[in-house]
Amino acid sequence: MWRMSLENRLPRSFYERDTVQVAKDLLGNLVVRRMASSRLLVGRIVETEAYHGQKDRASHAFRGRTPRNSPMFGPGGIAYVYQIYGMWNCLNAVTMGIEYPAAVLIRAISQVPSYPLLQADPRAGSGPGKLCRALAVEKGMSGADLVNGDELWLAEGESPMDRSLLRSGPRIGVGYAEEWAEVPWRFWIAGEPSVSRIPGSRLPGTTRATGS
DNA sequence: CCGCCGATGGTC
DNA sequence: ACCATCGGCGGC
Repeated sequence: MWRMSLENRLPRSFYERDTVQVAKDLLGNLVVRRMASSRLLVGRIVETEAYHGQKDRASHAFRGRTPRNSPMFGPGGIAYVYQIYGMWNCLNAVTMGIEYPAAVLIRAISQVPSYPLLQADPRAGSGPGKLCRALAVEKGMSGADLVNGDELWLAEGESPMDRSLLRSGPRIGVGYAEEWAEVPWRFWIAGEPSVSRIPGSRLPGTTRATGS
């Protein structure tokens, strides 16, 4: 008999695969944050984006390795956390193997009963900046190991998600990336309220992504 | 409801 | 100078 355990961690082999596949497969799984007080904050992943390889113009790794993006060149299964616009952190899970720069941005989480987020607001977690605030994900966690760490990890969600609810579309906020701005590397679960709303379109050019 | 704009600071 | 963002505010 299977029961949900927040210690049922995603293994290294989960991350060391094609980033687009990992981005799809992360949907429905859990982000777990253990505070110094031992309090657990948990969110269910409902939206992701893939950033894959040195040729991806939208990726922070496009211009090569820098101090900030160096975790993207590390092994799969570590965190890459960066600050943007002076006030928000964004959480990524690094994918692929060492020296191959790639990661999945976690863009939205939904709340999990009995593990409340730091904000009571039902829209906490609706966006990459807000979910880091709601889970107290700090820049200092960049590079931390999600497979063996004790502050932040990803765990298997309860029951496999319904693949017919998987959707895909272009990534958000990467208009500078020329042809890479259009690849449908954003993935989400249809009907989840905390998924990003796209500026400028009512029912955008989204497609049903092909299942795993 | 939609779109614009300013906040705010690290990174290159 | 440029952002893998967000919320408030003003126009329709």
